[in-house]
Amino acid sequence: MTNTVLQTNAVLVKYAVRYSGPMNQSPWQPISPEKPARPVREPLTRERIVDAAMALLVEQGYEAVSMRKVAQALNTGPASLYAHVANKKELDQLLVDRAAQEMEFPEPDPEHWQEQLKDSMRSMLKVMRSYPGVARAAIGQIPLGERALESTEKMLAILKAGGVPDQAAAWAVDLIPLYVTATAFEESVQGAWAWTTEDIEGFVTQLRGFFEGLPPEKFPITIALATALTSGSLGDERFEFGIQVIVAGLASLAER
Amino acid sequence: MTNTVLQTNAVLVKYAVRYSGPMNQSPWQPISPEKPARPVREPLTRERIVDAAMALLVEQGYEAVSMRKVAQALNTGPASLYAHVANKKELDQLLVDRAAQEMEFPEPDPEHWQEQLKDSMRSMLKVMRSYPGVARAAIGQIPLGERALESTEKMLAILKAGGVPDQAAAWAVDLIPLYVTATAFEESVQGAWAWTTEDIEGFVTQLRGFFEGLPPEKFPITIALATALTSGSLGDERFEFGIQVIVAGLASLAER
DNA sequence: GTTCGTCAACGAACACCGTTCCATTCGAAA
DNA sequence: TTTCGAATGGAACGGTGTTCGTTGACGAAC
Repeated sequence: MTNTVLQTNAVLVKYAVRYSGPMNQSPWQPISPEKPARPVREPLTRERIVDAAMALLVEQGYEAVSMRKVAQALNTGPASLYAHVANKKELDQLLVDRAAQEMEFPEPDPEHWQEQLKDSMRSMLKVMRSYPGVARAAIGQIPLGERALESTEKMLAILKAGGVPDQAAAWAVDLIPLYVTATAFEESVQGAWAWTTEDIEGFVTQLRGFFEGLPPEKFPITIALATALTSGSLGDERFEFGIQVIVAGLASLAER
Repeated sequence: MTNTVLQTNAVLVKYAVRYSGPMNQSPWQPISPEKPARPVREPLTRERIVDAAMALLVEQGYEAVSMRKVAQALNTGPASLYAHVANKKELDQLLVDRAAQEMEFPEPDPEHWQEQLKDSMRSMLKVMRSYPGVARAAIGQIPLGERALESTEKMLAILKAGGVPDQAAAWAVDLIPLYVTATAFEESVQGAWAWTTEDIEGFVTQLRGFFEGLPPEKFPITIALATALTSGSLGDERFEFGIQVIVAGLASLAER
């Protein structure tokens, strides 16, 4: 307030630095009077931040989603994000919730609750695959976003329709996302989301070779099952097995 | 080779910097000829590195296990570790394998294979809990360390004794560690391993309150099951439910 | 006994990360 | 038109994993 001159100087210096070209001239040269013609860009919103983060997630995986890179994608600095998002963890939750929005859950039908549950899990995996890295953000966090809660509600409805006891149903809606998320995470780890079919086949072949080359006296069963251990990595067989086991296990607890 | 003088100068500067006291004297002062009397300490080994990392893991959780801190604990710099360990990820794998060493798997008994499988999973969780953070290191990596492979071999033996078909057994030894690791990871996230009983109770109470306060027209079942949804977080009930479901599911596939 | 080559050790630096401080700027209410 | 609170974003803080290049101890060769 009192030191207008100093403030003005500070501004001048700022502009000088901003406009110093590659020749690195003295900052005390006359400053171009043109203001930077401030780009009238739309204001930052939580929505736009999640959009940018999601784009980054899809294109480059979870590791690339940093506050800095999101800010950069929005032509701003990292500090600006904190006015709309509490921290990185909250941003992760928002990403998860946006993905949850796209998951589909059938209306409960007591006759077909097991297949409905499987379809739900397939839909969850499908969405998580289409946003590689979202599993990494989801793992180890209780899903409390609105969309995620709706998913919970719908799965509970299916389980109750199937006669699964309340307590079992409650724990099941913990177990089910845990399994799907862990599966998706396993796939997304180390950029596996960008692998081609050939990459996977090569990896599987190499892994099988590793198993088969183990010392036979110590690992007889592992060697014998080398093919079985490495199969099903390509398609969904492995995942289908998991949901089969879980749904059958839940069915054994159902009251009818 | 050709510029001996320059090299010597570089050395002098280095020493000058090294020995410049808090007064920050000129670097061109005469250099103390005393050598630092290099402490004759035992050489760095992979073993010692894993020891130090494990200690850090137990005392302060996974987040504290950084190359810097491990190096510091060994009175050296981070670069020294890279002569013995390829990178952080490999160190993580070594930690996982050391933990796997302590897991116990019963000798296969066809009569009690289901309970044996459950005991195996309980042992896995117990070990992962005693090394908080090891789950974080284990998740999303195929366990190829020697000890981890032995665990796989033993679980395969139990499953085969129970009459589980080969392919199912092979996938089961993927599913089982996935579930146990994910459970342990959920617990270890955000330092939950250091929570007191009161902390957990407080958190559960708060979470239940959150569920109960949801809009009743949108989340009727979630509200009705608020208590069930938040129970079992204290002891092992939740985990026991999971292994019950999985083992029952596997049993439904067994051939006898 | 002296020189030389090798290689583990490690200080310093690089390029990142999440987060915070605070000067500046802007838009809407007064 | 003035004022004032909210939004903005540059700079910095204290971390992270990793790499580079110098150092110095030690064993082998002369």
